[in-house]
Amino acid sequence: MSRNVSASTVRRLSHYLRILEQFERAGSVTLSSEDLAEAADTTAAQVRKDLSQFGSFGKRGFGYPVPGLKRHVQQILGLEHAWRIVLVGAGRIGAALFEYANFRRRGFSIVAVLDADPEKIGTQWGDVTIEPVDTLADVIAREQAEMLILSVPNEAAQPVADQAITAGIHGILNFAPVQLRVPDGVFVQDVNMVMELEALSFDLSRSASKRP
Amino acid sequence: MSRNVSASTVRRLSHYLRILEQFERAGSVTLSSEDLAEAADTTAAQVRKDLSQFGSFGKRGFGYPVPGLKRHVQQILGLEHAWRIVLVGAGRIGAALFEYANFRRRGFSIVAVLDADPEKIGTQWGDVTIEPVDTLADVIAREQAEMLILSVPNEAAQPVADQAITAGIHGILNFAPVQLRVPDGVFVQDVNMVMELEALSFDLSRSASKRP
DNA sequence: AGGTGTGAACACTTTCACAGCA
DNA sequence: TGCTGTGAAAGTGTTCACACCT
Repeated sequence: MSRNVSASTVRRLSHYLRILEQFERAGSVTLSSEDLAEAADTTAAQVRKDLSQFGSFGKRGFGYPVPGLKRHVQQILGLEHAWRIVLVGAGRIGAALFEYANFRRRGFSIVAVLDADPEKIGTQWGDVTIEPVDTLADVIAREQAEMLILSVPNEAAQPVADQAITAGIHGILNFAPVQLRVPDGVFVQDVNMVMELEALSFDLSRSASKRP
Repeated sequence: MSRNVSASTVRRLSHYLRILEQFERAGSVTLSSEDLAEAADTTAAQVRKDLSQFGSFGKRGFGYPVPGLKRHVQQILGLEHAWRIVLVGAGRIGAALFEYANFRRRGFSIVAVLDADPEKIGTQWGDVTIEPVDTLADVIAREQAEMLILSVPNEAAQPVADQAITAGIHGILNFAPVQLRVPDGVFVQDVNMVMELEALSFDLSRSASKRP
């Protein structure tokens, strides 16, 4: 049970969890590292290495119990309780994220929405009302929020992040294509769709030049 | 000028490009690997290693010319021409992506939008009209599209991808949380926001248990 | 002098191969 | 017998340190 877990391992655990749920729905009671590997597009050795960092969940000769392993992975990822999230930026992307059913379904609840545009303040979105961004600290305290989703214009990203961190937020999902500066103990995940398209552009350009 | 370029290098190149544009706007003529590294939150050695894989763009003692390096990075990433993209799935996420100004601004044009819902067919979005998903092959041919953005329900992701690949698509930006199976020469970038939140959940859980 | 380009050292990740347990 | 758990080997990516050029 090691100290440092790599980002790739965490990504794969998340992937394993989705696959375990599929196997569970399909009625499987047990599965092997080989089964998991095939579904996750990796190798059996990789699956076993990943899991063995956190404990010994399988039985030699048998494989892993589906419901038991699922619970363990959830516990490893910290998914035993629902996370309370504040969303800042009620633009097009913010709206799509708010409606995104997979979040709530998987234990991520958006409990408040804030925006800088006075026109939007007071608008009702489902069961939340859009509040002014300058009440961020109060809202975080009131809702006991632990994470922040940032879908604001680039210039606003760092100042809003700073306020949220001061108010006690430790995790940020950042959609602004800027490099946020945060203190130790605060975690940022960037979602940068232009970067993804540029990676595709790179791959396509190279493969096109290799094959006439 | 090497054969295999790592995914991390490509991500960083994309990041460097954004920083070069900032320096250009600020009027800088030249910058050092140190400058780039600081802005990109990496090391000067990393920057030089990344760039040197593709050529020798700097002058010893001077640094790199901002406009020249920018052009080189664009060329490396295959960004000299605008990419033509078909978007399938006109739901909430599809709408947000269609409106996302950074795509067009950076040379990624969404030239057609398709959906399975008969209610949506014929709806005008900006300068495109939503077309039925079963005309995908025709639309790809007509528009000479090279990439696909997939924002469809999970069950539809693989079948739509298959049709697009048959019609000549080689790059897919996939928002469905499923593992797409694609042949060699086809590239997929996954955007999985639940996975990002689960990574934050993992980090927060561990850091919380380490500090009372 | 000053900063690039790069081989060599180091660190980290993945794969291999097999001992050991159900 | 069958499949896990894991050291050891191989492979990749990052950092160091310095020769070299402007």
